[in-house]
Amino acid sequence: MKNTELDTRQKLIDATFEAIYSHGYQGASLAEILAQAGVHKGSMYHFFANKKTMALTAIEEKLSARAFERYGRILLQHDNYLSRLFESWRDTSLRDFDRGCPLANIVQEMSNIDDDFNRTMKLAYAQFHHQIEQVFDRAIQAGEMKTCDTRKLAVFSAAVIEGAILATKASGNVDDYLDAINQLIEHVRSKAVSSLA
Amino acid sequence: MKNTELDTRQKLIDATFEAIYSHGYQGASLAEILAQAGVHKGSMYHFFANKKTMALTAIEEKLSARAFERYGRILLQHDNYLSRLFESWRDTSLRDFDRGCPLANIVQEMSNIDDDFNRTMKLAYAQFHHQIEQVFDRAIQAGEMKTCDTRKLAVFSAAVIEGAILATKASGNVDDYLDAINQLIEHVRSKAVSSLA
DNA sequence: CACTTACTTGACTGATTGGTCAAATTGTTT
DNA sequence: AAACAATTTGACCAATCAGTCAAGTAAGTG
Repeated sequence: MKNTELDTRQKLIDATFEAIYSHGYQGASLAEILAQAGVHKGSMYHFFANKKTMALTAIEEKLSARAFERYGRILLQHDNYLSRLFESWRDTSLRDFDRGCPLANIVQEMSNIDDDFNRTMKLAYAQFHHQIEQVFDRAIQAGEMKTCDTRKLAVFSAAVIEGAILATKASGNVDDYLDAINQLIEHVRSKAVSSLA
Repeated sequence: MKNTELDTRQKLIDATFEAIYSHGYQGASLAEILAQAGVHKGSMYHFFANKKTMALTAIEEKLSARAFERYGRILLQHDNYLSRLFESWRDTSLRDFDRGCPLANIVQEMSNIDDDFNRTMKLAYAQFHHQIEQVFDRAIQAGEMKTCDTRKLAVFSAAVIEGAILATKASGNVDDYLDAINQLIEHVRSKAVSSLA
């Protein structure tokens, strides 16, 4: 029955991502994931070859969905790219500062440990700042900012965001995040000066 | 014999930090640490109560030593604070981009998992950007930059640095680090305008 | 030399790890 | 209803995990 198949697989994907987000890949035990998903071990090994491929699948699917929620939506609009971007950055309700950024967490933990993780996270991170770059490009097209090296600005923006989340994860003070983000926005605005306010 | 004591303890501290830096705390096995240090298990439990306290001790000692190497030395000088700071940031020879920043790694992995790690890393991260803040304060005293909110600027700087290291850890491209650092330096320089060049 | 403290050795434990597998069950097709 | 494939079940495995411990050796002190 197709329905059951998708249910079980999806439960595993969800539980796997949650477990990795909470405890890291190495700290995420199969037993915990299976209990959380309500799925038996043998059943899991029917859908996935091993823990690693299940984890990589979960990471790819979940991260691309999250990236779309945050940046893909902006690219579907037709105006106010910069202000929408800033608003998204400033929105702390979308963030879980205790657990941090899942993308950063997994890069930190796994990129230097396993080649397959390295490839996956390299791609995910590139997509992350590439989406920011695209928003900048559209903002330039729309006359919201003047021409500049949008790739470098996107790499910088991505770095500040990840670093700002880390700062708050370390300190427990959300103001550290907001302070850094506001300075980033100020920096990007200084690049935008010429046309619109 | 005191000499042996310090040797064994120091070997354990060194091996523990290296293992954690390479594989994370959860991925660092006691067996590997002991083999690397050339110390037997019972001997280790003579010096430390358990894996966790040994890890926390190693992290505290090693991180504060590293912080001094990078920023404490600048505070011992009496001029060119800003340029020394920028030089330190730009110096990629002191960095291991494969493994990333040990401070960031451990914060990411452990801050939301264990309260003792949380406390330790909170302190370590606070000391990190506090040292940058001190350099800014001294730069202001020395007339190298005009008065500003040095705490916010330090939090921002720390965020960019951690984010920049992460960017290169993800991409494998050192230019991502340098691009972000150069934009940070540019940002700090824009705050410094008024007196010296 | 005797006594005590500091340290080392290596075997051991119980729990947990990811992974395997044959048998049972369910759903689909003819 | 018979046959076939998809899925689930739960018992099982070897390896590894952090941690324990009693016995041994070495060193410092009176």
